[in-house]
Amino acid sequence: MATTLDVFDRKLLAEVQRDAQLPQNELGVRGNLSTAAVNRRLRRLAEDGVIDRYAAIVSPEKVGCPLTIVSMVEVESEQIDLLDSMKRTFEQCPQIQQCYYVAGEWDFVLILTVRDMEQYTDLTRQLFFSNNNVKRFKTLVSMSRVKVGLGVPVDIAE
Amino acid sequence: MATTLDVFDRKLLAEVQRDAQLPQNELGVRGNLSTAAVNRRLRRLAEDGVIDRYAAIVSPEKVGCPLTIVSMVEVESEQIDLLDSMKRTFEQCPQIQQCYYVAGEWDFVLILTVRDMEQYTDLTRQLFFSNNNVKRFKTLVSMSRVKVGLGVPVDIAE
DNA sequence: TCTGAAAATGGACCTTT
DNA sequence: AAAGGTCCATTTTCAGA
Repeated sequence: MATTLDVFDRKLLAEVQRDAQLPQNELGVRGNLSTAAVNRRLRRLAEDGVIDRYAAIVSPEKVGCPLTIVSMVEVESEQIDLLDSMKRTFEQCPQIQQCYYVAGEWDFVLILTVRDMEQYTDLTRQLFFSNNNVKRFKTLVSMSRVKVGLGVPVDIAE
Repeated sequence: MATTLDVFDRKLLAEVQRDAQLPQNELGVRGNLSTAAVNRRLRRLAEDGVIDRYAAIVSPEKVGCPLTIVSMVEVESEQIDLLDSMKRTFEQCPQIQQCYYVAGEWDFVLILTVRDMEQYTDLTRQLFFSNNNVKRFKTLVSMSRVKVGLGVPVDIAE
């Protein structure tokens, strides 16, 4: 599962999570490796799935999605096929950035990015009100995106 | 605020959010642009802050952080300096991937990625129990990361 | 839009542990 | 064998005509 990562790998991962555009020679300087070694390691990390993918992170405000919303959903039944169908619906909705199936007071936590409240209202109709398996949901409107990322801690210090 | 984006920009953003490693000539083919045009547009999108940054997305499981947790926090006082201090604490905690300051039943929503429950317990001590301004918090443990990303919808269809 | 220079990537090959 | 380093070919980026 957790591949063995040495200090060099961890350093690389830390850098490249922050800025994937750093050229391999610069990564080499920072991590005390030759460019070729950096190249090999990055390739291996990608092959092993440690690096899942590279992505451009776009500013929601700049593309007309200034509103971030957290929704929590409780379902009526946890029957597998009903859950799967909900998961698929959530996955496919472009406004849903993230969906977690959770244990506790709620069943799903969703992070959405939308144009405005009207669009969110529309989405609640499509996703929640028109779905018989949604028992109730709660909406938390984000006033400030204090920290947003997918960075995973890689503990440079062994 | 929302820069004007034409169909070409939107197409580029859609592609590059999914895979930032596509070479510009390939992006050109997909978006019906010359390589040079792709190059200029990507540069402009980055300069304008539409593309915030490029990042490698690392698999939490593969680096020993298999547990995703959603925490919700209610504060005692919303005094500005107390809030700011909390925000800074949350920002600096490497296990906190995301922090939203929200309106509604709770004040903060946090997404954490941790090694195990023990580490989470430790963090609750540091972040919540030892902070006088935390009135209460709730923990939702993720059983499945159904959808995880920071992708913003860019509506190819104008 | 095309052309070409500069930069970055990634393979070949040899060396070290 | 496994991983590092140097060197070189190929690919990609990116600016000027």
